[in-house]
Amino acid sequence: MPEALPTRLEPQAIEAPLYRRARERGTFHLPASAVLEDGRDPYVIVIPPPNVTAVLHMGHGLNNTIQDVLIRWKRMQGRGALWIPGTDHAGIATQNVVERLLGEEGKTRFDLGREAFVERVWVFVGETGGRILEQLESIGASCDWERTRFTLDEGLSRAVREVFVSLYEEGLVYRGEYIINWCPRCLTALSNEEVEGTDSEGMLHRLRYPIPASHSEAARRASEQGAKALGRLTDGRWYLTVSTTRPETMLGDTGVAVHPKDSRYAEFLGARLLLPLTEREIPVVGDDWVDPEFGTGIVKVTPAHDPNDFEVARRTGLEFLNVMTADAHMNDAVPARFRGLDRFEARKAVIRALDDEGLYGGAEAHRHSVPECYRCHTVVEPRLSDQWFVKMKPLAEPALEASRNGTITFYPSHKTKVYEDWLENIRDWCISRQLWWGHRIPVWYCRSEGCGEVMAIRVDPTKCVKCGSAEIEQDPDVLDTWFSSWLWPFSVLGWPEKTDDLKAFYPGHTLVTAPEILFFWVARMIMAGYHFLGETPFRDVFLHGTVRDAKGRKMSKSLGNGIDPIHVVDRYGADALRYTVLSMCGVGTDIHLDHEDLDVTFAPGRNFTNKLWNAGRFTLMSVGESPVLGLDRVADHLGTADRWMLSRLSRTTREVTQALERFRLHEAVERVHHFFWGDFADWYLELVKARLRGEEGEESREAARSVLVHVFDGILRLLHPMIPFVTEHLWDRVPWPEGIERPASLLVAPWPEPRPTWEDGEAEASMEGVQEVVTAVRRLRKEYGVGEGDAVTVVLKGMRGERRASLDRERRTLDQLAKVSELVHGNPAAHGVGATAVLQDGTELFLPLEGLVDLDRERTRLRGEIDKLERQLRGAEGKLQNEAFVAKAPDEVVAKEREKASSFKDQRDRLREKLAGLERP
RNA sequence: GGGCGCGUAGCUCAGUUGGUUAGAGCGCUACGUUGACAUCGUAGAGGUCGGAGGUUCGAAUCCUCUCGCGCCCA
Repeated sequence: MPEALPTRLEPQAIEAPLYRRARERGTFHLPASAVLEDGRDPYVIVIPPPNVTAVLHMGHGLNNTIQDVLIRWKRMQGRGALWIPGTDHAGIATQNVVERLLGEEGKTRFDLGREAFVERVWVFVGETGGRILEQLESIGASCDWERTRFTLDEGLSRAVREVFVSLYEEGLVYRGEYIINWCPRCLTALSNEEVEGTDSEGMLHRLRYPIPASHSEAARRASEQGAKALGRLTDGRWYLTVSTTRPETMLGDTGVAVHPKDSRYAEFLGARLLLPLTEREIPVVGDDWVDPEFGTGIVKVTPAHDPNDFEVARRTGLEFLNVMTADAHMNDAVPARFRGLDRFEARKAVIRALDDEGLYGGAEAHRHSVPECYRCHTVVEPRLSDQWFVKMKPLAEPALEASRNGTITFYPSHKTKVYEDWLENIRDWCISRQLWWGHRIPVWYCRSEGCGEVMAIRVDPTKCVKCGSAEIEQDPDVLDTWFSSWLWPFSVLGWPEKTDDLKAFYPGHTLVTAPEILFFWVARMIMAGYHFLGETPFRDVFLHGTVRDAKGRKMSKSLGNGIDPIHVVDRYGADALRYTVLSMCGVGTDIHLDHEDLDVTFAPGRNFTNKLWNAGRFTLMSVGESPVLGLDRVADHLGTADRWMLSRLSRTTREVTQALERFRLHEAVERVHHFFWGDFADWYLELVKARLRGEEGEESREAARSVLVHVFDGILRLLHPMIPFVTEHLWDRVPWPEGIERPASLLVAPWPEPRPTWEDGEAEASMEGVQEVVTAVRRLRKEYGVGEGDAVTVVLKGMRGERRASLDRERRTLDQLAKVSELVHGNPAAHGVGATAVLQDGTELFLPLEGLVDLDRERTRLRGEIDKLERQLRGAEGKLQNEAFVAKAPDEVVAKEREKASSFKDQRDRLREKLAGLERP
């Protein structure tokens, strides 16, 4: 052994150098030629590009660990595994950050002007952007760093522009004046997806609009018919009641609507009301949208400040009156006393003013959803505004079909419905943002008198294409960041150029992301993939859970309940971090991590990696440096334990591979864990110790060395995708059997295949028999406090046949693992006082323990055992006495139940007998 | 209001198409420092699978209702 391994794993010492080595060797890089010329079968993942201003958090830790597991696994399977990293420019978020920095200098972006501001953002991004990608290296992400992309790169910007212009040419991008979601703080439009509804306790206010004298009689009749919306003011006038959660918008009302077939209000259709607080008259209109059953059946209509009212107004011809400024203050269209008031101030003022005139009908508590900006959580204001949109329906169709016909599979599968529902009810996408940081909309307007040409164009124009005027002006707005992200799976490959990369690596295979961005990103990528390349960008979509704290709260900066992955890596290593999150990564479940006790939180990973380390140390030390024989050369000398180990390895390999194929990562982890720790470390290593010391002959020693090396190699390969560092460090030191070519590194070592010829039911049964006896002996030894070093005799009564023979062959094993110095088949009665256990097959296992056994205690213990067996026996017999069960259940199930019943009965009878013996005076 | 998911050991979760003596990790108890590992070993305690009905020979698993949590969409 060149260097002694320390008894404790020191991840800090091994991880960074191994990562650097892999990068230097170019293991993570894959050129297009590997596919196009060498014929490698590609496997491609594009990273969900983190925000350029972001730092690594546990959500990224989880997301990228999963991707890395898949990539490393496929790489070992021989696929052309490519994982493309990059970042996105995050328009609003990044602009917000830089504006905040400017604010600290007492400046606004308007002080700098557009160009200087954007330059300032670039400087900021140059300093901090991409830091998160460097952080990803510390958790072992095996991305192809030569392909790192940024959504504002030249090539990707060209893709954005191409897409905008071609959709415009197809009529799928259009501009128009509609109600959009407006963030009064960010001062930009938002898409529907960028608005979060937050449930809150609000008030539903009742406002009274006086009815003109001409309709008093109609009001009276309606009131007598039970129309509760109508009432009389103290001065005798009739009024009608409308309800709203936003009273300030009444200043922008241009009408009142009822259902046209609502007989209560039929006579009011066409009437004109004087809108309180203003000098304006507004009409009563009829529209189907109004639900006569809801509330009073009369609604106020504010076309410029509510999406439904907007539609009503379009149908009924009501006017549009905008009463707010961009930052949500009341504008000049409202009476002077409200002008300049913030919307929430205006709300109070309007209520007060109405109340003064007796026109406020009170309010009631009302739970409703208040829309908030997903970036800054300011209440979003619906606003009538000129914006650019994408017509989504035609794009959605192939994306919907891809899910329905199974081209795309979602994990967990129930997300399929969420995806399809969204596409079925798709709404147009508002893509313009009133920001400076992002892809500028490639549209120029001709300002020349009487021309008005609108040019969406691939190359910057210098004059109007229609009239030739140089008085042209580019649209000031930029595009939604997602308008570049949705192209990510092919823009990173050079599209719209027809590149080799595109030919080699599109379409990709798996997308791993959080369910929160299913609509934002995943669905739109699929649409773009179909529309621009005619193919889905990936086949499998794995939506993992959210990382939460111990109380189930989302981790967030503001709550201070986050865990810094870098800190975790520093303390416990990337492997421990990865193992821990993977072991909790059930499909469709969130991950709970306690930020207040990292030692406990990451104990599973830390313990496991250290265990592997030590098992590796032992294996390496025991095997030593002399040449190891290939398995085929020791085939004749394999013992039961060897054959059992190889059998278990084969089965485990199959199970792990199947689990990975189904994205059941926690299951894959659990399987290897169980095999490595429960079978290999707990049993096999103990079993081979004596053999490795040569105590059972040279041939046995060589067989053990071969099996040890082979199985440990298998374990390292199975674990490598999950815990890449410790496995590689150990693998580098594993001696290699002569005549067998050693792979260049564990990273590219072939993924293990199940070996059916190794699967050996006989060896497994035999080992289980040994394990049962060992455990039973250990239990009795503990029970009666036999000293750890003290040998015992074991008397077995009633064991025969193959079981007896195979156990007899393993006498040495019993001695090694349970200090059994003598194994006797015979009658316990001849061995004096002792303790008894019964094996599953009814064999009585007796430990003569003269002087140690307390007979009272033994009797109590036996009674307990008997009770337990009685219960089990009753259960089994109950089934068997049920004729329907015997008649209808499959034969094998019945047979099994019979076996169980007889086993329980045997065991019970033995113990009863024993107890009776002890109770005799 | 519509849709989805979850409720299994003290905690976090497994449990595939209904048939297991219902599992794992952490925590807990007892014992243990004989050269892989105390970030460990050995043994153990701990669950009538949220509740009520139903289907079935058989239900943690399927159906209905119900209670409690969470998420998404309006």
